[in-house]
Amino acid sequence: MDYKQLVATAVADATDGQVTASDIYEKIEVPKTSQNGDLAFPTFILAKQLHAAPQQIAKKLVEKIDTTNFSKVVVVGPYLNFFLDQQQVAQQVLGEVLVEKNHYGDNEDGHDQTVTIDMSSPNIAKPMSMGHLRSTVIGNSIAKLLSKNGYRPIKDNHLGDWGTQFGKLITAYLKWGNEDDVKRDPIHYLVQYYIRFHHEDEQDPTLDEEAREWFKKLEDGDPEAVQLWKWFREVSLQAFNQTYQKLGVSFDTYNGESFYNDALQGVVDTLRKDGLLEKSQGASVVDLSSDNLNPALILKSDGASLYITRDIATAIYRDQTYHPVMNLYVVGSEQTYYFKQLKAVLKKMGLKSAAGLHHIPFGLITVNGKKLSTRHGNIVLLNEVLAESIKLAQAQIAAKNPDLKNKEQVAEEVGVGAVIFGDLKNERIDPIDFNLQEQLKFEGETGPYVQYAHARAESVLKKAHQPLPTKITQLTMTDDAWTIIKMLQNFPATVRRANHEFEPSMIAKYALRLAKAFNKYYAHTKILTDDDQLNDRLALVQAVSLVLKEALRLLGVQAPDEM
RNA sequence: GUCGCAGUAGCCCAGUUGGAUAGAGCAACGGUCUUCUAAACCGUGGGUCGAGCGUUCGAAUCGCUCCUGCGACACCA
Repeated sequence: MDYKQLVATAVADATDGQVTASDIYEKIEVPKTSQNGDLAFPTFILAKQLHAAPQQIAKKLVEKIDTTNFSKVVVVGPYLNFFLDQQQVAQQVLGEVLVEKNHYGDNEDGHDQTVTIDMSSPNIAKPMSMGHLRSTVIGNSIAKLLSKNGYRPIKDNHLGDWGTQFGKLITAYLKWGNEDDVKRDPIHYLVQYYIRFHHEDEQDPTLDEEAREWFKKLEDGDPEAVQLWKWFREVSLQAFNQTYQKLGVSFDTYNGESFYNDALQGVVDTLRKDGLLEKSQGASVVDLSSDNLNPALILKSDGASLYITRDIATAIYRDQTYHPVMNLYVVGSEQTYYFKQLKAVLKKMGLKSAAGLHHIPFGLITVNGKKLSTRHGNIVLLNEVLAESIKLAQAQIAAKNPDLKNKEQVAEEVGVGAVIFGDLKNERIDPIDFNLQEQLKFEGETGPYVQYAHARAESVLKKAHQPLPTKITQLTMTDDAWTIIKMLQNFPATVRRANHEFEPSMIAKYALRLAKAFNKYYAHTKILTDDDQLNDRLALVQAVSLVLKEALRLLGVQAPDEM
């Protein structure tokens, strides 16, 4: 039920058709305090048209308004404040949630159309940092939002598994490496070699020469080079998958950069054939002045391909394989300009899905205001942060709920949930200066806070020893309960908006507000009292539990029944 | 230098399409567990919404100028 529409129609009717309902609909707002009603219409916009002062208009309209759908309509200055029929709304909303359960808020906006998501994309032989966390959990949440909105997401982990750095890595491994070490802790040791390489090549320029040769061999299919590369890739992927498993994230494909090696020449040929490629300072570029952008560099002056060449091949592959309506890239905001160029080139090439290419940027992660860099050893390891968080969750459980079953599993769900939620609760674009203590908070506006509210709700439902209700009769309406009802009613709209804006933080904010409203209700209302209202209170609790769990699911966060 | 993003309480952030008295959390202080999990709840203090001008009946929100921070600006990804 669209209550805004109800108000808009009522107001439009009261103007005797002088104003259309759709004009009014857009201006209806939700008052900041519930004392001013559930929905309000400011009459300012009618002042010119009706040649009267807003206050006068409000007074006049309120006399003519049909109030059958509302409990009351009152005038406060220039505002028309509408109070909804609380029982009617409660019955409708709770009924809907309890019947639809975790499908409450689903819609068919996407019409089963496919959306590809370029996300996570760690580099082989390098550890996953907090930067990868961002791309991974934001992409994962967007995929879930897309599904809920009727799309078919394809999560593509565009691994950084090709490039000159593998020449360096092979060189370093052959010089200083040890097979057993790499087997024991692949990422750790491979990174050591890499860092050492960059340390020593400052003194010894022949190292770079050697690295270039090894990469050339790799490109030419030299068996030793290829075998090492494959091995690095495999052990790295195994290590990544352990982390992904912890995060509860999976992918539909892992088509890394190397996957497109064979397609690069075709990209260049096509660009040339279309007359898009031109020489500039020895390099081959696509002129983008018609898009008000700098030229896109496709081939270096030595003829080598660049990142964009690969990305064009990738976009074409996705276009032909999946026919996506949208092609999303969850990549840091520092690449915004680059993606404008990529999109412009693809448009010039006439790629169908180019119009649906969207860069979904997120803010840079820094530590003490400095950029992270594997090379300089300035890095926050994702695995370490997760481990710390889980450890803290274990300690909390030991202190607060020592008899809990599945302690280990719950600790992991809470610890990991805190990290994921902590990343998703703020707007994507906000830069984050990483602070471990800040990250490891379980109180206030955090993931565990929402999980805790859900666990409390589940605990009450369990102790009720009753079949779960599917509707209500006459819920005793307190301010706390009414706030919850309105919030539940809002969930489907929030799901739509979050998807439309590619903004998981809207779901996180919603979950926090609902959890807060529930905790308040829980503190003030005794739920398990055996009276004729018990069923209705349980219905409310059940609805809250369902929606909290669903909101957390959309963020990729678990909701344990006990914690 | 050019372009982009940002600036709201001591800290970290909300603030729908411009609307009524700018809100949470953390930190500080003070209350609430023999009763559904205190990872909670209730209360107190704390603001020239970076600065200025403009548009508007009305601006944290829109426009312009300036200040500050971060990022991107062809042979990295």
